[in-house]
Amino acid sequence: MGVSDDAALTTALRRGTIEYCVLALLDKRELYGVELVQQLSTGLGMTTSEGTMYPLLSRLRRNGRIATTWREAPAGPPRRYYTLTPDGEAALTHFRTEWVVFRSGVDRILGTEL
Amino acid sequence: MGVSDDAALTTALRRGTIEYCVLALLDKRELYGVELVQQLSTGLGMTTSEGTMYPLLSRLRRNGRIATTWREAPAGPPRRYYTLTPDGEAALTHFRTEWVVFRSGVDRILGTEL
DNA sequence: ACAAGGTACCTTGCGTCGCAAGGGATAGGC
DNA sequence: GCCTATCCCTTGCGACGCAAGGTACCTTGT
Repeated sequence: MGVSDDAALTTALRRGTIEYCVLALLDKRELYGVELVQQLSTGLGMTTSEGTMYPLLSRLRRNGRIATTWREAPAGPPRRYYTLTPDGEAALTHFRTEWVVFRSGVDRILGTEL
Repeated sequence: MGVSDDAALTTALRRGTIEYCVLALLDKRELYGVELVQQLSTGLGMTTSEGTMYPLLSRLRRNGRIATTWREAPAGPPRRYYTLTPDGEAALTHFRTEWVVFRSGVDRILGTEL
């Protein structure tokens, strides 16, 4: 990997945040896997792949933060839709405050506040 | 590890940012290893340990982003001081813009903007 | 009816990096 | 000569994002 590699740089940044971005998206409405990948990509800067998303969704399900239901699709194979559990909502709320603290700290150190 | 673990949560967040926080601190004045750990801890939310710092400093040195000089200490063993190289300054500048973009994206998804 | 293509789900193996734990070397106080 | 403090560094582990590859389902074209 080169010394200056934008992809790797943002990949490192995504660590620990993708998880909660997924929860935040599911807080608005239920979504299925491919849809989550698309929304994060076009949503800005959180471009990711299915190889990231599905293991992540499995973890969230295992931790009881999301629940799933299979639904027929208008066309194509069935889809597994995800929704937030109460635990998931609590985790999201908790993370929002953690994020703001962290962001402020980094901004102060980097001098990127404002 | 529990489902809600603040330490692990912020550990994940630190990934990819500690590196540039170190560069930002060295942009102000030269520092040695233990000093960097202390400043990051009291600087806010970026608490870390020597087990993180020294491998990190080795990487930065290997990548040509920082340079080092040994200095005698007023008391105790000698200290290895670090300074930014031109490459390090460029990397820091580049990261600041990456960070602002990333931060804005997360803020928009989480609804923590403002 | 069958092939081809598209959609959606999931798994395997790898690399990176923060961390806890442990180790060693130097200097000063007693 | 010890004991403590300071400072540097290494080893082993675990977590996770990702590329690559694989399977199953549905539709469409011929």
